[in-house]
Amino acid sequence: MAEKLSRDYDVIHEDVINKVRTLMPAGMDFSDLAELYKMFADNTRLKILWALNCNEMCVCDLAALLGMSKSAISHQLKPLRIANLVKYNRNGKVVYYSLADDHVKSIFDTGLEHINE
Amino acid sequence: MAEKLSRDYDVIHEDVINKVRTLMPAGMDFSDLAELYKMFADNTRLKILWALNCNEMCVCDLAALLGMSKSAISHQLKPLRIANLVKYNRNGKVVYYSLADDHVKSIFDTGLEHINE
DNA sequence: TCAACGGTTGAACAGTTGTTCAACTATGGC
DNA sequence: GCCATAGTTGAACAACTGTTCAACCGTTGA
Repeated sequence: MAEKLSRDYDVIHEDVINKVRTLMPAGMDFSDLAELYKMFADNTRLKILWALNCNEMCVCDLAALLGMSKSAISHQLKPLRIANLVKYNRNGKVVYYSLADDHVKSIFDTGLEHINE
Repeated sequence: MAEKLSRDYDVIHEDVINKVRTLMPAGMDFSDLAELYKMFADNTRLKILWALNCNEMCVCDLAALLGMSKSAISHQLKPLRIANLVKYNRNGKVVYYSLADDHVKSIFDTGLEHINE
């Protein structure tokens, strides 16, 4: 029997809750996954990722392509680096960015599938 | 030749920019895709989606499972409904939520693949 | 008809996010 | 060394987001 706490609800289907609880990954924390999807949750970052999927590019090129400042692009590249979605490679004064692996493409495609019903 | 505007950068690799531009989808707008990924970019919504992937659930059950108020859950279910990720079904006083299709599972899995390197 | 309960809603609030601006570092050419 | 250029960074700001709270709607059962 569910104990009454100071909540604004009662448990209706305790069996369902118990079943789902056993199916939840340990700790039931999706923060890392949420962080990953945050990277795809912004129009600018999506454009950057799409562009890098087409070709390795430097910050200037990305800025020109997207019509934004180098600063804005650089600020967005930082979390993408931290999330291990892009890698970079300095050559003289120019820093070339590219996708870290092909997960980006898969995530893109899976999302587009939903959009296009 | 690229015209000089009042920008803080010069185009370095015009050929690359042109190539990428031709590979960009028409209008180069990823807003819809960004909106979709926003739904996965929050820990609470991820838990809700995961739970619904395990079993159809009502708002009370979700609130109990996640230790949150019905209001908070309901507020998160709304955008999920709009994004066509969940559907609902009223039975008397109880509203049962379930996943709208199996794209959610695919998107989940693709994300987890990246997390687990 | 009325109370009880499941669920939704809107306003309010704090916390977060994306862009801008100015200052900064780093590399290369003179 | 000095300057120009590629890129990064931190502070500031407005815009947005998630939760809470209180009020509300819808259905059921007495």
